[in-house]
Amino acid sequence: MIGERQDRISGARSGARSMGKLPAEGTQARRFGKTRSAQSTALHEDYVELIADLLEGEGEARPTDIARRLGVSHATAIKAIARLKRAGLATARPYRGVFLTQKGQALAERVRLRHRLVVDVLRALGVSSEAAEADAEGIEHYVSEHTLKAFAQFLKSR
Amino acid sequence: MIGERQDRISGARSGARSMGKLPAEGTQARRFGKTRSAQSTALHEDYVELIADLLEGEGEARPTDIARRLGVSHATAIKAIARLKRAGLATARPYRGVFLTQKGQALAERVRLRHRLVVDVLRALGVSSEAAEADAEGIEHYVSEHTLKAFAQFLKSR
DNA sequence: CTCATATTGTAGCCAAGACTACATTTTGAC
DNA sequence: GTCAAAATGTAGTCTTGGCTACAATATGAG
Repeated sequence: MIGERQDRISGARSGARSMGKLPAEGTQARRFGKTRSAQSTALHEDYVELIADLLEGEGEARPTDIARRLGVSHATAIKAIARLKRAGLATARPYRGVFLTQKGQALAERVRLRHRLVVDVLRALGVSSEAAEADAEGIEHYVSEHTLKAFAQFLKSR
Repeated sequence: MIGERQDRISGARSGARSMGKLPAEGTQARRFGKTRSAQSTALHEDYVELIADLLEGEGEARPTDIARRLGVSHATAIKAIARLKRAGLATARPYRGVFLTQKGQALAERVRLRHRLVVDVLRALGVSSEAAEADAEGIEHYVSEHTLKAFAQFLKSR
């Protein structure tokens, strides 16, 4: 039973993700799809979070340190930083370190709160601090506002 | 205050991810890193999960249906299926649909259980079913075994 | 049995993320 | 003030995951 009916939809669904072209996201793509585009955001969030950490803790955020903390080569970090600049999240002058724009700082703040919330919830559920920290790093990028609110509520009332 | 001292560490950290070259993962790369390599796994899991769903519900899993459900072009789906084959998770004969290998079925089963567990926990925390389903799709790929156990425990004892 | 239509498949292009290798700047010791 | 070492930056290559456009194969009507 392979070839029988079909209900076109084909055409409709075109360009998405990358730049410009939005997903359209009106079809049957039930879940998924959102996750897709979120992927690229996750990296931005990781970098911004780390840069904020470094700026606060060390007073500066240098590509080499960023690379080391993220476990990637410095070249990779530098390219990522370039993307952050393009996204208007950070500024960086050659050999002068990386800084966050207002937008970047705002994102860092949001990410930080979210991270803490996720970790706290995991711990409240009985997950060890180490595992909570580790898992949160991956999970946090996919927690919606709605769920975040529920988390806060849960922590408050127990 | 950017240029002053420094405490090298540079070299050490090299090749990683793709194929072969393992991360080494011994340095300061605290969290992150794991998340990286997991990324590519997530897609495999999504496809396998969906293929299992289709096989069970429709009796067949055709590239076109897979593409539609995932909200991607059929070409993208076909390429992904090729990767699944390479990974030994699925088989597919031209114009004959896609099937899961034993390995693929095992993965599908694990993914399914995990998905359910994550959704149940989210709901238990007060997240609406819709949001729980949606968020779980992204979250589930980053929940470790340890955390999964904690989730099961939490659900049982409450 | 033919042929239009739908489904599959292939090819070519793109951006993101990573890497290695090599080039350029800075810094800090002399 | 020089100069080696460290930090930065640049170039080139790879894989993944997407897309569009075009080619090939099946199917189902008629």
